[in-house]
Amino acid sequence: MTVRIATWNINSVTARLPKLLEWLESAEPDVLCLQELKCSTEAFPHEAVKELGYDTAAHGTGRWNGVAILSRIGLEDVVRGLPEQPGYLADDALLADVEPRAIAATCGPARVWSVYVPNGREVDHAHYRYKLDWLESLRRAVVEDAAGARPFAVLGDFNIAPTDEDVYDVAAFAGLTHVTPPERASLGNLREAGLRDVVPRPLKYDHPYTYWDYRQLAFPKNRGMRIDLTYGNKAFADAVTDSYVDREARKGKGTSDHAPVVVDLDL
DNA sequence: ATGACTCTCATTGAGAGA
Repeated sequence: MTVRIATWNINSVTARLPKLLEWLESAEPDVLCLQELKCSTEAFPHEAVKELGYDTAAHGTGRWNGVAILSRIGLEDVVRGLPEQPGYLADDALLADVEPRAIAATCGPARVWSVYVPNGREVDHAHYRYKLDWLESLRRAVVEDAAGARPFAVLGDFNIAPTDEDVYDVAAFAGLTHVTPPERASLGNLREAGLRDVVPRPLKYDHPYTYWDYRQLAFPKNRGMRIDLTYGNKAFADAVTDSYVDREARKGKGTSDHAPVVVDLDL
């Protein structure tokens, strides 16, 4: 069967609901992984997407983070959070917060994770150590499925540009997160576990960027980054027939600062 | 040297994003 799986950091599903519904109707993905819902599980617009034929598994707590999987080809064995997922201990907090950044489900022939990897903020910030620890817990969570025969993929906002080619100007990122060797080594560990980077094609220009800052006309100047990734196992990657970044969804007012990434497969 | 833009929860600002 042909299956279309997509991932999109939507930067508030509440603010973006009209754009989301419009995009579901035009792109017609079978499965959509969402990140940065910025709403609680209860507040997710389940009914609105159900009218378009999608079941939803959401995992959110409110203002920050939040992930979901929408599917019109089945939604089984939902898991919220990574096993052994580390929490983030903020300066003014007494307890570490295990944030809603990962959700898994089986959708028809494939099992997928929708992930929103911590930003890291700055290299000397506690959030950066948290990011690396979080990525190690992700590796442990997926190592079995990565080596398995069932089509499997981790999709989402990894907040890492895999190579220097994946940022508009590597000099502009000197000393910053998203491009450091330890972050890239975490992606290397996922590849070593058997996952492959399914690189999409750009619909315009030379690089398949997926994120452009809202400021300073970054999108029209194409000052972007490829940080929304699809890491699939052999069965998944071998079944890919096409993949592209839908930059059309980044155009105009009221859009997310990320574009959806679409993956077509013959499973 | 700094801010830029957008979102949420708040209350005319803070915090986070990357």
